[in-house]
Amino acid sequence: MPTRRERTRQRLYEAAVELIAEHGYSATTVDQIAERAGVAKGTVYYNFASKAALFGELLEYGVERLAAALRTAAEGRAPLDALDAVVGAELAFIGQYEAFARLLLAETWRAGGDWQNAARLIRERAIGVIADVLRAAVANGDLRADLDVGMAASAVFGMVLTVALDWRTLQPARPLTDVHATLVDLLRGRIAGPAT
Amino acid sequence: MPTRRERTRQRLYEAAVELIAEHGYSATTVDQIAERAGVAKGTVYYNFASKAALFGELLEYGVERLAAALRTAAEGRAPLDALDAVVGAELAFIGQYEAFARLLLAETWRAGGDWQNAARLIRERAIGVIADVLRAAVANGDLRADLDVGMAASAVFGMVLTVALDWRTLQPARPLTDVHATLVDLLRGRIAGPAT
Amino acid sequence: MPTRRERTRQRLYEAAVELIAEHGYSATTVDQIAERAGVAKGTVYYNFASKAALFGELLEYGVERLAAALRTAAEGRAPLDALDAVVGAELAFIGQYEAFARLLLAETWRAGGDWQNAARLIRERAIGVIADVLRAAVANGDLRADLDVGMAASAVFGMVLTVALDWRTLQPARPLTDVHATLVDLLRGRIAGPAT
Amino acid sequence: MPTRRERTRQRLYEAAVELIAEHGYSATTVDQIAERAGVAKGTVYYNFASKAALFGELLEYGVERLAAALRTAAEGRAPLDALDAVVGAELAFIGQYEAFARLLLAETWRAGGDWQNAARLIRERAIGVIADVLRAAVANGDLRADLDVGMAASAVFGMVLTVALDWRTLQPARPLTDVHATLVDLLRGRIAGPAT
DNA sequence: AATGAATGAGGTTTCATTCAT
DNA sequence: GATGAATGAAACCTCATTCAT
Repeated sequence: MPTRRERTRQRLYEAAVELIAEHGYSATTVDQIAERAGVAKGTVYYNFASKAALFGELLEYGVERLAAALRTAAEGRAPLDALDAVVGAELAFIGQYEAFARLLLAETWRAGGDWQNAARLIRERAIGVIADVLRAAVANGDLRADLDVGMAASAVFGMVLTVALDWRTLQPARPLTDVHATLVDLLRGRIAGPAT
Repeated sequence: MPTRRERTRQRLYEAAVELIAEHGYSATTVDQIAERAGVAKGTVYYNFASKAALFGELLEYGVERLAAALRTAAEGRAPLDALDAVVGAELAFIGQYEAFARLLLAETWRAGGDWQNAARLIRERAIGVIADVLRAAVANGDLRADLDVGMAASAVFGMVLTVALDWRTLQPARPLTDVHATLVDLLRGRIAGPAT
Repeated sequence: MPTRRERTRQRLYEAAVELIAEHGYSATTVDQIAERAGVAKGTVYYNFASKAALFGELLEYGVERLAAALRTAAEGRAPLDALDAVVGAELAFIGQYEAFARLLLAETWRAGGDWQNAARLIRERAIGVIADVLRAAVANGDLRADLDVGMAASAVFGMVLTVALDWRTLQPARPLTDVHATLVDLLRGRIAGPAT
Repeated sequence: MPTRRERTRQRLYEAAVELIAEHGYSATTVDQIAERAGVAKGTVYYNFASKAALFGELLEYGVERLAAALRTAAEGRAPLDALDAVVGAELAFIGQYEAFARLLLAETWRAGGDWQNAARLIRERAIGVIADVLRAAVANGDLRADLDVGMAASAVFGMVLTVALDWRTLQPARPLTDVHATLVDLLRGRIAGPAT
C-alpha cells in the first residue's frame, strides 16, 4: 500500500508528463503542474528538489519502463519474431503512454540540449534493445551480414515512433494490430507489388 | 538586390533557427536571437510582431523549402526512383539545414500544442509529397494495391528524419551517399540475409 | 482581523492611488507601486492580475466609498439641507482622499478611453446621488419645476471637485467649513450684492 | 499662405490633441501621432524637438486661444453680462475644441505633476479672466463685497467644464444655448422654486 | 523637408524558488 | 506532510529618439 507521499509523487508525475507533452518543458510551469495534480505549489518542492529534478526523474523512469517493455518483448524469441515483437511493444507503449512518447520526441532530439544526457540514455537503452535484436538476426543469417545495425535500429525506432504518433492523432480508433501489421510489412520488405 | 529590411529579417531567421533548434522555442530568448543576429533587441520587434510570429513565419518558410526540395526531387522520375530521390532530397535538406530539422522534430510533434497548425502543415506538405510518390508507385503496380499509403509515407518521413539526425550527431563525417544507400535498402526490403 | 493577503492588497491600493494621482496611470510604474507599498514587484502580480486590473478595482472601490459617503450625508434631511450636506460630504471626502479625487479627474474624463466604464460608473453613482437630492427638492417645491436635474447635478459635482482641488493646492490651511460656506452660498444664489 | 512646414505642424497638432484627449499624454505614442497625421515618424522629430515639446507647445497654444476667447467675450460688457458671455465663450470653445478641453482636464489637475506649470498657466490665464469679471462685478456692487473671488472663479470654470463635457458625451445634439441658459440660471441663483 | 530602419533603456509580466505557518 | 504568500531575476515587449538616406 503506497504511502501518502508516494501517492502525491505519482500524481505529480502524471500531471507533469501530460503538461510537458503538450507544451514542452520550458513552457510548462510549476503552477500548472501543481494545479493539475490538485496540490499546492509548495508541495511540488516538498517532493522534488526542483522542476529540473522532477523532469529528470520522469525521463529516467519512463525510459526505463520503455526499455524494459522492449527487452521483455524480445526475450526468448527467434530474431525476426523478436523484431516484430519489439515493434509491437513500442507501439503498445506509445498507445498507453502517449504523453511520454511525445515528450521524448519533443525534448530530446535537440542539438546542444540541456537534456542531452537523457537523449543518449534513450538511444543507448531503447534503440540499444532494437540493435541487439538486429545483431542477433544478422548472426542468425536472417539479415545480411553487412547491415549497418546501428543505423537500422535508429530507423526502426524513428519509423515506429512517427507512425505511432500520427496514428494516435489522426486515427486513434484504428486497432493496434492493424498498425502493427503495416509496420511489420514495411520492415520485412513485403510491400513490393505483384512480380512483373 | 535585397533591401536593408530584407537582409535584417534573413539574419534574424537564421539566428532564430539555430537557437531554437538547440534550446527549444520557450528556452530561447529574444535577447539571444538579437545578439546572434548582431542587431539590437528592438530590431527584432521592428521586424516581427512578436517572438511567436517570428517562429511562425520561420516554420512556414522552412516547410515550404523542404516541400519544394522533395517535390523537385520527385519530378519526372519513375515511381520507385522518385522514392529514392525523395529520400535523398530529405537527407540532403537535413544535412544542409540540420537546425531546422531538429526544430521540426522538437516543436511540432506535440499533443495539444500551440503549433498544431504548423504540424498539420508539415504533414500535409512534406509528407504529402512522399504519399504522392507512393500512390504513383501503387498505381504503377510497383507496390501492392492495399498498401496504407498515408501510414507508409509517415513511416518513411520519420525514419529518414531520425536516421539523419543520428547521422549528424554520431557520425557526421560519414558521406551522405552511404546513409542514403542504407535507407534505400531498408525501404526496398533488401535487408534479408542469404536465402536459407 | 484581516488576513495577510488582505493587508498586502490594502497597502497596494494606497500606494497606487497616491502615485497615479500624481503622475497618472500610464506614467506610474509597477515598480514604483511595489516600492511605495514596501513589497517586491512580484507581489503586485500575486495579488492583482495586471496593472490595469489593479487600477480597475481601485476605481470601483473608491467610487463606492464616495457614493456611500454622499448617500449617508443626504439621508433623513430636508432636500435643501441634504444638498448642503452632500456638498459638505464631497468636500470632506476630497479633503481626506485627495489623491483619489485627482485620479478621478485625471483619468476618467477622457473621450474614448480605456476607463469609460469607470467614468460611467462615477456619473451614475456619485452624480446620481446629487441628482436624487435635486429631484427631491424639485418635488418639494424648493427648486423650480423645469430645472434640468441631470445637468445641475453634473454642475454641482464638477464645481465642488474643482474648488476642492484648488483649495487643497492653493490654500490647504483654510478650514473646510469656510470653503463649504462659500460653495453653499454660490449654490443658493446668495452671492448677489445689496439690492439696488 | 502657409508653408509646407506650417501645414505639417498643424496636422501634427491636431493629431496629437485628439489622441492625447482620448488616451492621455503617456499612453499616446509618437507612432500613433505620426500615423494619424499621415507622416513618417521621423517627421515628428523634424518638426518638434521632442514629444514633451510638442505637448508643451500644444498646451500653450490652446490655453492662449481659450484665454483670448474668454477675454474677448468679456470686453466692453457690464459685469454680470460679461459673466454670462464668458460662460458662453467657454462653452463654445469646448464645443469646438472638445478634445483640447478633455486634455486640459485629464493632464493638468495632477498633484505633483510634470505639467504643473501648465496647470498654473491655466489658472492664471483662463480662470484669471473669470476672476477679473467677478471682481468688476463686486466693484460695481452687483455681487456682495465679501465674495471669495478666486474660489468663485474656480467654481465657475470647473462647473462649466464638467457640464460641457457631459453635454458633449451624453446629449451632443442639444443646442448650446440651452446648456448656456441652464448654467446662467444656476450662476444667477435663479433656480429657487416659487416663494413659499 | 521628409523618411523609416534601427536602437536600447525601461516598462509589464512570468515563474522557479523560498519560507513562515 | 502540506500550504500559499512572497520574492526577484529574467523574460517579452514598447517606444522616444537617432541617423543614414
